[in-house]
Amino acid sequence: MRRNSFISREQDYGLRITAYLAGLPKGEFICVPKLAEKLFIPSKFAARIIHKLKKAGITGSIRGKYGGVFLKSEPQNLSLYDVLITIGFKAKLNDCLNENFVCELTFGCKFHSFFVNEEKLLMEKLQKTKISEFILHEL
Amino acid sequence: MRRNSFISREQDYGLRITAYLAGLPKGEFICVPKLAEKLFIPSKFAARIIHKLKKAGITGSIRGKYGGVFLKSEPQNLSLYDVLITIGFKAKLNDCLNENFVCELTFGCKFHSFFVNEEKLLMEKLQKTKISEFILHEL
DNA sequence: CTTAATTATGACCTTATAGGTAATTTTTAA
DNA sequence: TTAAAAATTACCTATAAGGTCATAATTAAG
Repeated sequence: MRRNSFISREQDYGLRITAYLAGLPKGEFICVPKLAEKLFIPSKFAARIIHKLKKAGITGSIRGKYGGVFLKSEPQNLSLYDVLITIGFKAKLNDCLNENFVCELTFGCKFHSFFVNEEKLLMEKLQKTKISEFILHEL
Repeated sequence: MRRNSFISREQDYGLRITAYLAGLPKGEFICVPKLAEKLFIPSKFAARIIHKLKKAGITGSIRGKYGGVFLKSEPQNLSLYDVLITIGFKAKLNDCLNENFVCELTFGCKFHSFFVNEEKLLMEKLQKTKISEFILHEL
């Protein structure tokens, strides 16, 4: 199913995963298939997301049998923005905010600066907001 | 070219069009091909957008030869939100804000309310901001 | 009354990408 | 040696964005 939202399913899953891992007791870890099941994420898809988080140093892993993954960053220092960017977040409020965009409206389009401002507000909020505020605990 | 932004090209064009029409002297109108050229919008695409705006009562038109289109709403009462919605704006910050979305995370996901709040802030801003602030004048 | 220019309207086309799957390799505990 | 896990890469597919095309209806002007 193809959806249309500012953050993608994959990025949302990235948030879920980090929020869940942040709730594990220090030193504990969990294998990806279990994690995926608990968070209702297709297992292989979860593996790919975890891999991106690992490359960014957000999660760590223990390989081999009885291995698993855990959160490496401190939840109170890990922002939503950090996670989203790691999972490829590039969405802009308007296409004219993209770097390669060339606007033909030479005669004073004021929409651009409006969207620049709104986007800035949103990004600052995503940076200020930390995963520690969203820890997922099982029942 | 497929892009990824919160508002689509079509919706951005809708904003351009209303902002331009808002700058025409009272009583004047312009034909779609000319309008499209001035705003760098493919002519047929512009026609379709104009049609949507007309159905919503935002623009009016004069049919037949030497006809054209004009803004019917008062620019200071016409919000960005009004225009965007007319051009099919449905984007959500996160898919979990969509009506038909069923969240499997029964154990207290706090991301939902975070995105609800941010989206509300953004929508309120779009409603408060009027086309009159963005009038496009030619050089 | 014919022509040309315009709006009105709906069907259609193309391409990028989100979202997910599959397969294989490497690692390690038991 | 085996089983279960992470690592990695290639591949598949449905769909929406972005745009085109075709045709009908309308109207001013010669």
